[in-house]
Order: sequence, then structure tokens, then C-alpha cells
Amino acid sequence: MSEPRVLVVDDEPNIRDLVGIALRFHGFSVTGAGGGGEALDLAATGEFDLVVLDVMLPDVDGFEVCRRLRAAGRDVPIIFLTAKDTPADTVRGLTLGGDDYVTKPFSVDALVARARAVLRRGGRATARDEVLRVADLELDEAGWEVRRGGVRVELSPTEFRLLAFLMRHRNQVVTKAQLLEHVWGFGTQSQVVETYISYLRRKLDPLGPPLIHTQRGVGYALRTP
Amino acid sequence: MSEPRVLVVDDEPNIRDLVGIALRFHGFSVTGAGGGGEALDLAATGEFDLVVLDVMLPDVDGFEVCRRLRAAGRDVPIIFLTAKDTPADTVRGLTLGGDDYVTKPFSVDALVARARAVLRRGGRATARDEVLRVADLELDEAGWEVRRGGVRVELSPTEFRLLAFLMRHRNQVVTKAQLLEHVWGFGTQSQVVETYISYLRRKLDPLGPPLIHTQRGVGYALRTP
DNA sequence: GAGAATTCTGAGAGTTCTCTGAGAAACCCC
DNA sequence: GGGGTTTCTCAGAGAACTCTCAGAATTCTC
Repeated sequence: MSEPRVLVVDDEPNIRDLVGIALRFHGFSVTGAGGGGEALDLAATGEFDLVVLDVMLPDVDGFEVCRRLRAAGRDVPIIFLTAKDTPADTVRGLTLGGDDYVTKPFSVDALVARARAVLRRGGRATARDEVLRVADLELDEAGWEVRRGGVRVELSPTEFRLLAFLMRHRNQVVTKAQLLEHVWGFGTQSQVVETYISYLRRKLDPLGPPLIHTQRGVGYALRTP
Repeated sequence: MSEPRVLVVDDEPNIRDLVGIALRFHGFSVTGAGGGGEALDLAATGEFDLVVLDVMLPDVDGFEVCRRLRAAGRDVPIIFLTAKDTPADTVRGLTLGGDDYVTKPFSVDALVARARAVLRRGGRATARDEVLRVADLELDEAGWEVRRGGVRVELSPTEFRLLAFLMRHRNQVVTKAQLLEHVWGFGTQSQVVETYISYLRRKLDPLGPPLIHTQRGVGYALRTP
């Protein structure tokens, strides 16, 4: 297999260089872009396996670049670089498509780790309109619909994201810290995970055997029975 | 699948031990070498999946070891240990072969992470994500699940960690001091190991012949019958 | 065999973790 | 602005977990 090709988009040459060097060092082939327009042109070629995309760009911002790429049918994975004070709700939206984000200031190692994770995951394309299935559970990301045994279940956005994350990691125990980071977007200690697990169970368990299992002292796992 | 085999080359026994202990703990099988010549002999056998190589060695230096290995057609991945003040251009040279480097003083975690990353890149499964198997015992680290003969066994976190450690060191006697250090994280004298061994036996033995054996005066061993 | 050392295991106390109901604040849509 | 929804915090109840202790059982030594 040839080296994975990465497009790094940031208006600051320093950051582009830093990220570029790090990624190259770890075996990626890297191309840089300084603005959203340029990024769109390059990414439209479909040559890239991954895009590292700053949210704050002078011309077309990162979200818009993402939106246009998706509209053009490109489902290349994207890792967003967000400033620390980016509103939590925008950050949250990112995690749904299977994409990832890294907050500035970020450690290069973290970014490389994410890049690898995204690409490893990408054997099957991280398509937006994927329908996740675990046992008799179906979650349609595009339609924001969840069914269990064919019965529609109404979920709030947070419940939906939490369930999507658990389904993506089926049969793996995910820690509360992981959930806080990827579903909520902040790392503080909080009981909110327990509360939402409770909400999900209340809605899902009446329709069949329990799917969400507690691993005491560790986290939670969605298991196929 | 067996554990990934790592050759650790450093002229300081302390560092060799430190790195060796850490890697073993994380599921690698480790061999040490004190000099470049010895390292070349060992690595030439092709038995290793990874070489951790100090650059500064008394006889043949790390770069030379690397060069000769490549010349001999061995493309085993190499992680270099470099002093902090190693010239930047030499460091850069390392990246060419797809290898990695860690600067001294290094954190053990960082090294383990790199080792995993390198092996993953090479298509070799990482040590941690493996499902450990001993006889009819299966332990899935990602899913925190244990089965014996296909039957699910519920374990508490401490029981789980203890069993994982024993399985990683299958057919070896591990002392109570080792267990206290690696499973509990403190070194005080305590009967807690005996208690937890007892718990494990109570849960595992009804499903088959005894696996955990007492080595009186020494410790315990998990043996394949 | 007898005595000593070591290990096993049942019982229990104290701590920690999880679940869930209630409620306040924020948000959204009309 | 008002009603409904959503998000998050808090706190108590209950369950699970960890570790200690002590007596029983086993093994070793003489």
C-alpha cells in the first residue's frame, strides 16, 4: 500500500509546516493549502485520503469547505482543527459524520494518532449516510432516525450522538472520558454520561433485551447479545 | 497470535531493564542486547518484529547497526533512542526508512505508544488489542470480556487486570510482588493477591480443569494443561 | 508425625460507583 | 413572550467492589 495522502489546510504557514513535518515523519504524504478555496480545488480531485482542516480560514471557512465537499459527493474523512473557544455545539456537530476534531493548541502526537485512527477506520468509507446496525438496532445518520425491531425511537440530539458513538464502537468498552470527549466535546468530570445512558436505556430497553452494559469502574459497552 | 518480539539495544543495563519491563508489561516479548555487535547478531536472525536501538553505543553505533541491517536485507522497523542534543540533521536522516525515534529522556508511555504505532503500521496487530488466549480461556481487552470454553465469566476490574497479567505471562511464575506492582500499583505487603487469586479460581475452575497454579514460596502461574 | 510456615477462603466493614428522580437553566419554535 | 424541549447538576438509595482479618487447610521441614 502506498502512503496515505493528506491535505493540510491552514492559513498559518507555521502550523502547516509543523503538521506537515509531523505527518510526513510518520509516513504520510502531505500537501498543504493556505485557504478554503485552494483546499476545495485540491480536495475536489479526490486524490486525498484525509483532510486536516482548520476551521478558521480567511476566505471560505472550514465548515463551509466540509459542506461543499460533501455536497460534491466527496466523503473523504476530515479532521478539524478548532480553537479552544469554539462554541461547544459546533464542535459537537463534527463528531457525527465519523470525522474528528483536535483543539488548538494541540499536541502533534494527538493529531497523528487521530489521523491514523481515522484512516484505519476508513477501510469502509466513513460515509455520512451510513446506517449503523447492531442487533435489532438501526441508526440512520442522514435521516436522524433510530429504530429498534422496526419501531421508531425518538431521541434528542445528545442521545442520538451518544448512541451513534456506542454503535460505532460496538462490543468495545468505551470510558466515560472518551464519551465526554467525543460526544460532549469537553473533558471535565461530570455525571452527565450516566444520566444520558439512563435516558437511552429507558427508551431502548422496553423494545428488547438490554444492549447497553455497564462495565463498573471502566465505562459502557453496546453488545450484540 | 503470539506476542510481538522486540529487541532492545542499549549499553546501560538500567535503561534496558526499564524499557524491557515496560514493554513486557504491555504484552511484548523482549530480548536485550548491550552493544551494536551483539544487536546485529541477534537481529540478523530475523526473529524480531521491532528493534529499539540506542544511537550511542560503545562499539558499533546505532546508525551503523541500522545501515548494516538494511544492507543485509532486513527491513525490521527500528525505533531509535537519541539524546536530546543529537544534531537535527541526523535525526532527520532517521525518518527516511519509515522508522521512528524517541529522545532521551523519554517517557516510557511514549515509547510504548510508538512501538505500537510502528507495529500497527507494519500490519502487525498491536499487543493490547489482541484477544489473549490460553487453553480454553479467552480475554478480550477492548471489550473487557472473558470467556472460558465459550461461557461468559463476569469479572471485577481488579480480577480482570489480574487475569490479563497472568495470561500475558502464561507458563511463567509471577511473584506476588510483581502482581502487587503491576496489577495493584503499590508494593506493600498484603494478602490481597491471595484473596483475588481465590476469587478468580472460584469463577474459572467450575468451567474446566484448574489453570492457576500456586508455586509455594514464589508466586503463581497460569499454565496450559 | 509434630510443629512451623504458607496458603486458602469465608465473613464483613468501609468505600466507591452507578442509577435515577427532581429540578433549574438554556434554548427553540411559534 | 410563552410553552415545550433539551441539557446538565445534584443528591440519595442501593449495589458492587476492595481490602482486611482470622480461622481452616495445606505443605514443608525436621
